[in-house]
Amino acid sequence: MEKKELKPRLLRKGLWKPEEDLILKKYVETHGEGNWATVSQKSGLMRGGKSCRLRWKNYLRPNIKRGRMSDEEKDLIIRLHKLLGNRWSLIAGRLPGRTDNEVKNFWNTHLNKKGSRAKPTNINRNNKNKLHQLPPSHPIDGESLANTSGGPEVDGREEDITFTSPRVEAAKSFNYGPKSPLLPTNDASFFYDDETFIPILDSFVLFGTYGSNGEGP
DNA sequence: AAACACGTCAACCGCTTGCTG
DNA sequence: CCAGCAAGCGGTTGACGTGTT
Repeated sequence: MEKKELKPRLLRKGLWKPEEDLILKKYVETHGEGNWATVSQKSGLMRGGKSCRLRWKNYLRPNIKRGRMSDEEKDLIIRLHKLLGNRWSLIAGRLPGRTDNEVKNFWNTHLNKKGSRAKPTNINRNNKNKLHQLPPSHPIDGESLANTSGGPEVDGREEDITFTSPRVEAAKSFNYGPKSPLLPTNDASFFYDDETFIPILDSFVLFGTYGSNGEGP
């Protein structure tokens, strides 16, 4: 598949330059998302389609929220990870403005080290100890769970976020948007019983993933 | 001030999934 | 039904920044 992109053309790798960002952004604005494989030809970018897609999705897309995770986001990630495991895209889909890559990185750097690892994966990196050896037992440290009530509302950052991703739209149409029990609400009583939710969420997630509005098979 | 260790995060890679002809 | 392709996903890598000695 994408092996085609590896054909011995002079595809650039590594960090994106601002001018490359600009080109990609303009390209997507005029042509829309999709057809990533042809982006390099059409835009003149010496980047693979995969690279372009990732760059757009993670950084150039509108409504991307950068910066530190709020306590609520952190808490939500912990909880969702407990329920969903390493399904970063699903988790990110419930954090408006956050990308799966960001959530994944955040988990691996900030949360993972605290002693949480729902599914111990092959973390035998022999060089640096980036992934920390963790007791597989309890994925969540009690401290984070304790402050579930949400506290003050994410300093108003949520308000200008618009849901534009197809997945989020699908989720919304499935009544799965900000009113979802998995997302904090305005009343500071955001709380649910994880265990109770697991079976529900499982089918929920499946449904949401495949879509209930014609998105699925 | 320099060298080293560690943490963070952007980007790549390989695999899987879904769509189309 | 099957093959080929595009897109998506999660794991991993490596560059860079920052802290420590």
